[in-house]
Amino acid sequence: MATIRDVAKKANVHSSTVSRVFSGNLSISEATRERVFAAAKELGFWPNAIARSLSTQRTNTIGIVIPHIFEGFFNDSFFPQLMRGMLEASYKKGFRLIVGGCENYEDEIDQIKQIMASSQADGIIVMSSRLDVDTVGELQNHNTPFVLIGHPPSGENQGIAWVDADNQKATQEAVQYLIDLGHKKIAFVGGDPENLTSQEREKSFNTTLDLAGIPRDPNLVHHGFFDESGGFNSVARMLKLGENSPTAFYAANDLMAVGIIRALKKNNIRVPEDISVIGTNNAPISEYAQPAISTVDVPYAKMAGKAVEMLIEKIEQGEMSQTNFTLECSLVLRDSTAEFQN
Amino acid sequence: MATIRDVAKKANVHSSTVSRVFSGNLSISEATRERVFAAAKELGFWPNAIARSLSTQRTNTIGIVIPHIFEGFFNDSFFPQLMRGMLEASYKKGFRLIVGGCENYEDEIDQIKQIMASSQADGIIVMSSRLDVDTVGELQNHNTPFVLIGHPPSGENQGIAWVDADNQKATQEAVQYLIDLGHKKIAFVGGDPENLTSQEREKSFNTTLDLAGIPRDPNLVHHGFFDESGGFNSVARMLKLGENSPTAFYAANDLMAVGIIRALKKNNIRVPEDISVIGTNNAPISEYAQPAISTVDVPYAKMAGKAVEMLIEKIEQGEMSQTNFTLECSLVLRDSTAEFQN
DNA sequence: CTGAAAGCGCTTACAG
DNA sequence: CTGAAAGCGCTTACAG
Repeated sequence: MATIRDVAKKANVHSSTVSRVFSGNLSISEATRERVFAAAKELGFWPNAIARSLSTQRTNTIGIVIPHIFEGFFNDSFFPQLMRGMLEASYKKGFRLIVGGCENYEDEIDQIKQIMASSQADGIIVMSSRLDVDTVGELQNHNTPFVLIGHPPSGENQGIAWVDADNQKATQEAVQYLIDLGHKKIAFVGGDPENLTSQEREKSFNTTLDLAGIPRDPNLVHHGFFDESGGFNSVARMLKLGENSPTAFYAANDLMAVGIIRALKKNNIRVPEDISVIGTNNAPISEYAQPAISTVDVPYAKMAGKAVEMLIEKIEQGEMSQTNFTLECSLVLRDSTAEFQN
Repeated sequence: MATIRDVAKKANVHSSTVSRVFSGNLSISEATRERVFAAAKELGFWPNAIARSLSTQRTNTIGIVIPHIFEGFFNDSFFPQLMRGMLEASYKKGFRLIVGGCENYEDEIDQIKQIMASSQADGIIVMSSRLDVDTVGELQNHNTPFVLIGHPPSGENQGIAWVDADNQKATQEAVQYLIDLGHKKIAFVGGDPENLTSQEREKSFNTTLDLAGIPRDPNLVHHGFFDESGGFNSVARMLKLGENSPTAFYAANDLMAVGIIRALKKNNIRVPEDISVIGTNNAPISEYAQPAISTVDVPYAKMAGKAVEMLIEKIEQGEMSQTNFTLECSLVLRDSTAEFQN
């Protein structure tokens, strides 16, 4: 590849002049500029981004590490929409994404640190949903700014930047909706209990029951894998409860809701006539499932876009005008929920 | 951030020694190595990847530019699974992905060239499905190796590397399946007619009809947007055909199939009793739709993984042992197809 | 408006 | 096994 010096020689200027032309520096005479561009074109020259980065200490790149590589993670709307939001926002600002994989939670943190330490990105979006206070502290020891997507770890908020959905409110609305339909025995089907978002939702679930004066029943709480099997398995367990079995299910994602519905159908239980089911995420399948699933729309793309914008603000201005955002979810009512019939 | 020189000073060695330790160079005494690591740890040192890249002319990074940023593109299984395959394969080989967006086809090509010219990636995966021979030629003028995912442009194959699904065969099987069910009036609902994959499928569709001695009917060919509306609109048109209207639909993706089914239901036409529908991609919704949609499973993740492996082989060995691969699809039979009833 | 030079933080061929 | 030096391809403060 041609370098700045090759162009300089051909255009009869010093290499610093070529550099100035390509970095958009104004103090260049039109004549010189044209000569340089002509020479560059002839040689097929384009500035080497790596060399520029080394010199300017800026990569115009934002890092992320993908927490899971299994198929379902890319089929749920959660991750792809997050990705879309990040991509769109960074593209608009002239940034690119550098994305890495990982094998497990430990590795995820290692990879994040590595991207930070190796100066490959000007900032990082951290998607991990099970960060603890210590780990966040470690990340803060690096100079690389980062924004967390999801629930920040409890403990003192050490000035960590984050954007999250209002899971507390969303869960409350969903559960309250079931309560308003007359349901009292409501099952909570959550995912990984170490997942901070899951925890927040469960807490909100409990509080909503409390406020309605409905006693909590530990038998109606199930933690499973974030997919159809997770939902399916919860039903087997709950149906054994006899008269204490639930009349409504609240599921942590739509795939789990699909699993629940499937398991119920298998037991000749009708949805929503006999049992109501409400999901989370508003994934495409929730719309096409039979019955179409009532669910909570979580604005993942918007969250991710916001996180990127915050990060870029920090990178370019040195500071974020606001360090955290909570975005609203909305209840999407479809056909999987109905009034309780006794 | 600490540099190699800070570590050198603290460990009482020359910076080149520190460099050797961190690049895994063997000719370092155990004692020195330990001293260097200790000093590095104390200073929180990690090699600057940018500087290393400038020096070695290797970034251990693979570039891609995402052709579309609209929501549906991230909800279909096509793109997310492609992404998953690339991510998994590159992670395994110690590479990361650098991903950029674009606004339209022209911009897409520009962005690809820019990544190539600026040496930000050691190689690029090109996903564009409407590349022409000239554009490929331009890309080949750069030193950066690339692998095309999808159908290579027709014309002389100028040594371009690609991996594609066997769309010809997949379409043939799907259409032949409908023919075997007794259907003779089969509609082709394709996407963007400039999309090379679409073209290949349409060609195969026609050939299959020809071989079965079924006359082609141009009225039964529709090109629409790659989403529900695309499918939906095709039905409105085809139903006007009266006795020449189709008894079966072949759709270019599952979202279109869903749109077709929805439009048919709206017209009180039963699927599959009255009309059969077959989709493409085996997206999650195809499984959950009502009726569950018969479709063609295309191994996107595998294709993408293969492309990345080829690229890395080229980057590391200087050559690919094989420059193109065609992967098999498979017909997934579900409930949207049935025997033709007259 | 432009040139000459130092520097960004590494790697590596050359010596010893 | 280790050091000294040149080089990767840019940018930018300093002069003029």
